[in-house]
Amino acid sequence: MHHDPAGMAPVLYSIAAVERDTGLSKDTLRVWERRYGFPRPERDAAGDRCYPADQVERLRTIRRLMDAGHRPGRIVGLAPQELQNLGGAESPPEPPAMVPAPEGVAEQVLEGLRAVEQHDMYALRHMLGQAALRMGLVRFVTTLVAPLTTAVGEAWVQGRIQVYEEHLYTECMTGVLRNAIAAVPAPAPDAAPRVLLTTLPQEAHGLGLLMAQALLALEGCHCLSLGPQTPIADIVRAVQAERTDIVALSFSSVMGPQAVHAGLKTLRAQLAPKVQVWAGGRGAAQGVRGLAGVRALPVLGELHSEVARWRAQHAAA
Amino acid sequence: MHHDPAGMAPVLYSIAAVERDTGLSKDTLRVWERRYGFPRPERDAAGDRCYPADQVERLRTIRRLMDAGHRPGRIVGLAPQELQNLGGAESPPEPPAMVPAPEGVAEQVLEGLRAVEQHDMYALRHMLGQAALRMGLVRFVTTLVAPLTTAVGEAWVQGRIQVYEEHLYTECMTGVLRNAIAAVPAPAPDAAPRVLLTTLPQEAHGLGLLMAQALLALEGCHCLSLGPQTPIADIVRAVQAERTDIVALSFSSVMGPQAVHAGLKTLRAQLAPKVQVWAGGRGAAQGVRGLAGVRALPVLGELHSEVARWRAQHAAA
DNA sequence: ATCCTTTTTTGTCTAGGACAGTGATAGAAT
DNA sequence: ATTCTATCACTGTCCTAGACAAAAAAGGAT
Repeated sequence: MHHDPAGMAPVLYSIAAVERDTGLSKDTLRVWERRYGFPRPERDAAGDRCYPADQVERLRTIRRLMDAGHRPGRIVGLAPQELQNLGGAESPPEPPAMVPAPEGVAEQVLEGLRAVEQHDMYALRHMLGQAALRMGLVRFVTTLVAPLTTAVGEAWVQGRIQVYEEHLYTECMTGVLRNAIAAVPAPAPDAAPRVLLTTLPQEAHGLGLLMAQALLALEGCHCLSLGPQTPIADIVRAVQAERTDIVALSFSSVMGPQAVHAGLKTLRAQLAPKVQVWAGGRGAAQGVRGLAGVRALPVLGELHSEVARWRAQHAAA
Repeated sequence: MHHDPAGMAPVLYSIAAVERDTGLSKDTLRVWERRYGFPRPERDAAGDRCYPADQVERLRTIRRLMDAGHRPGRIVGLAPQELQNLGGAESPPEPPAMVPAPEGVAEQVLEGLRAVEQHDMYALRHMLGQAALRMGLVRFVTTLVAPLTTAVGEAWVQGRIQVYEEHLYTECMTGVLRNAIAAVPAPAPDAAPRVLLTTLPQEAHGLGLLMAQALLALEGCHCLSLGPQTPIADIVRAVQAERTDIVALSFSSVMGPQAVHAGLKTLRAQLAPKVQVWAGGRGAAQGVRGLAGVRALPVLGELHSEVARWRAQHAAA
């Protein structure tokens, strides 16, 4: 497979390419080089940094470990092998407050995870389709899809699955969820509340959005999804134009807490007070701390009661 | 709407926030300020740039006009009103080589565009559903979806529709296409060719991918979509693991020709020669010029003959 | 253990300078 | 007039090296 006949020029990456592929900013890359002595890129004729593929690979590993809670100062200088050892070993810092899985759902999560690890998307799709029918959409989403997505994310952090396998999973699940959503009967034209779903520009992950949309649609809400990555100013415009009652945002753990906080604060400041802002996903709880007027919904199951609460509050009208 | 009682602190954006919301890099923002005197942000206590909302808005307008072909030096210094005038006026530089629309399809494109402009997604969805049934999937995709998507993109460039309206359109069309794809019967397990679909990390637009997938699925190909934005190294891994015959990539016009060229070159170099690389979308034709081993498919309709050609070549085995 | 204070760690920001690739423009040749 | 080509302006990205604030860790007191 490694068709790299000796003498072939090794693939080199510009600093911009490395930024894209690792998610580490150019500034960070330069400052690490200065402080920790890694990465140590070559230079081209113009004096620009050129990163060999293996250093990029190592950077991605480091990035993974950081997402798992490690700190840069301790791991950036480490040799590849030491990084390897660190990988599976320690640091599941938070056994997520998982929804109590009713029956043998935990096994199905494992089964799904196994299918992903063997990139057997047919099996996965089949299993999901069956489960959705048997469990009903609400329980399917809350007790199977959400934990499975979390599990896949963790498996990636631990290096047990490849990026492309996660992409395959996302793609497969997206199809299943969209199918399910399409099957939910359309709400009455004047249904309330009117909910706008999207993510901030830095958050590309869209599965959380679809899960929320499925549940909200089942609650009879008027769902309006913008898909992922809408600039804040445009969220505001959409809310005004569509007379939305609630803005629901999804945050995975890749978006840092401070970025979440800053984004939510800016958004909150530009919306009319009567418009509610709901933040869901792993990254949400940390980010909303100390933010008035934003409700954190770390668990999907709370959507039900939250919608009920909204309706109770607005029943007068 | 403008609930900004006098005396309330105006919303200010950090340079990172402006980068997010405008797509202009920090470097570019600083260099414009130095060279053209705009933007002219305030400074906070630490000396960091603080952009008022109106300057951010003006930057986004400038960004739009640049995508329409204007050059920064000529428009960055202009007053907001002058920018306004420039908007609708000139510069449709390229009437795209559109697929000859058979009957009254052009009217349907206009109808769809009108629905988007009025953000009437129910009407759009309804119209699309009808059209898909009546025209058949192949003609639906090639003569309606593709031109409509192009038209929506152009309307955005001209400032005739908001970003959030484009998001709504994308979301709606994604649903329709995914539905259609789900309805295509699954191919035989050993169907050939095996096609992997994705976009490079810089290309977030995923509609082109879905269009291609719909057509390829109809051709009986074995489709494997990774969704958008897969790092090159992971594309390579996926191809090897799945024994893929063809990699199909989609490029919108937002990705510059040089970026397309560089990305394709890197990818091509890492794949076995027998694996074909197909590049589709508006941005593709320019990018593949002078690149051996990459086939440009600027028009979706060519997919059919291209698959036939592949099968003819590989009929021996 | 819990809470408060100090110290490290870490990412982002700043300032100008340099440069290469693209596009415009002017002059020459057809 | 048109086409070709050489020159020049334009423009985005990268460079260095220093400063600083927010977050995390460590130390100390209750």
